[in-house]
Amino acid sequence: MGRPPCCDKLGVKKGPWTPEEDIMLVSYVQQHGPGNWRQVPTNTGLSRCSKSCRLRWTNYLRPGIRRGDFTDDEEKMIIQLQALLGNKWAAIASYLPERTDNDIKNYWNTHLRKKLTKLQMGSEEHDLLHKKKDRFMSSTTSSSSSHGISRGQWEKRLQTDIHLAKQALNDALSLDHKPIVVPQIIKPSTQTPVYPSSTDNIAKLLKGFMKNTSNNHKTCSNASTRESSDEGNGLSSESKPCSGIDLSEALESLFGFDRSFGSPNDSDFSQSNTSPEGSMFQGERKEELQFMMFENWLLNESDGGVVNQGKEELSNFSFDETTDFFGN
DNA sequence: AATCGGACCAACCGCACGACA
DNA sequence: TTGTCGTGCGGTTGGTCCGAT
Repeated sequence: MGRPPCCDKLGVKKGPWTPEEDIMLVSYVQQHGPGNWRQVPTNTGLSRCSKSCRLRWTNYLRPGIRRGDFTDDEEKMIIQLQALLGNKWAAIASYLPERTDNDIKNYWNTHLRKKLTKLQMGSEEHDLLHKKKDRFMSSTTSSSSSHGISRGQWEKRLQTDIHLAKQALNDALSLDHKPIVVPQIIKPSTQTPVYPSSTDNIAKLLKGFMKNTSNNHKTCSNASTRESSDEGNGLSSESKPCSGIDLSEALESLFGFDRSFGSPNDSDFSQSNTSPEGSMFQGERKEELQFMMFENWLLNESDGGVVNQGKEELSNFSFDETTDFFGN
């Protein structure tokens, strides 16, 4: 047996992705859709392992990904779900369609685990206090009851725990009536794919690319990573062409603005904005208009995207239906 | 200003599994 | 039935950032 490596180890680039590589990958996925990752390195010319390409796409470039700080609601959900499901990050991520499993996993490992440990320490101290008190009480009354719990009691406690967990999850899911995708109903990974990159991701990608190409004779390292996670919505007024490369050229080469969005053959894009505005770009406001159009296109996509579809379906979903899921 | 150590996170690694020939 | 391929998943690593000293 022994599977061959997904690609030759020799000549495969590792480490952080450059904006150029991101753009190559995004434009390829836009044309062909995600999948058949083995062909991606050869077809794109990327010196990357197919697996690396897939990971980069799913964890970073994929549309609909939200990056940055987790909200309190998300945090609560993760905690509850982790308590219920364990380290099933993919399962947990399916409840938070805007987050990747990797993100959730990292957030858990870096923030929540510590937080919970602290809390647990606090409650353990509290318990310890109670136990000391109980021990004192039992020593003064009976001697048999302090040795653990009987099987019946354990089962009863387990049932209570399950009930509490269910209740907790229910609470978490109904936080602010925020609709949540339930995996039994919605499988984000199997949604009809749409391949415009997310507003944030591509904008930042381009931004990073512009910045880097402007200093491309200095260094071009991790521009797309940290920067992107710390900034808000990417398409800011900062996104102006840098010296050395014309933004419109980049957009045109990436998305074919002057032709229209997507080729006629590309059904994934046929639903996108194919307005004739593309040909209206003229003169000094061309770039600005392109950006606006680009932004609208992306926003429109995300409006009808996976997340909202999930929300809509979930709004028709009663949490009581999950009783089987929990084995009741 | 330099150094150090912890925090953070993108990316990698290896295993598992389903689909398919 | 078996082997291969494509992909998903969870754990881990390594690079970068940033605050403390």
